[in-house]
Amino acid sequence: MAKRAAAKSRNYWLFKSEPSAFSIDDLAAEKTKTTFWDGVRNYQARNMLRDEVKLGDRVFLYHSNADPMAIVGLCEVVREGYPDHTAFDPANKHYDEKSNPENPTWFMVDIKLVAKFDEPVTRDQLKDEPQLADMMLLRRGSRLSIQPVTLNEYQTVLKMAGLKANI
DNA sequence: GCCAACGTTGGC
DNA sequence: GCCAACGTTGGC
Repeated sequence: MAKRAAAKSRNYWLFKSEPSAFSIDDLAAEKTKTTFWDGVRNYQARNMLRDEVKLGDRVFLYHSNADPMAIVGLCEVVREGYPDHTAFDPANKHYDEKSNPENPTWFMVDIKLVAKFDEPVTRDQLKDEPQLADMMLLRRGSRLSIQPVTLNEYQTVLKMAGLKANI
């Protein structure tokens, strides 16, 4: 009688961006509240975008090199990994001659804004929260721009943002 | 502005 | 394959 079909497990991530390059307000201004997450040029991050970030996964948006540095909102993955075409365009800032459409090096996903936090959850707040002691974002020297987030970290941050933990 | 921590590059 | 030099990230 037990249901054997395991519920598809959703995964949780954190994407970093410098708001001067792309901010949550830029995303909110998009008509569809959707953007492709281009420009990731790190192999470890690439592997996650290509292989692990799945439709329906939740994504925190984090503003680095910002005032304040903070998690500023929540997004949902609406398209899974596909080639990052900005790598093919010599005029693009993220152009990479090693990548081409026949054999792409770099990948991206599409994310859609679910909620911009009324109040950003600042880095200082994150550091003060014992539940987040092991969070990758807070480890010194952690420069990965795509990071996995645990379920507990996800729920803790949502709570800090004043949102229900099951959104 | 400083600098630690990384990742990448290239000489050997 | 090693490793020094260099460039970048990103918090402080």
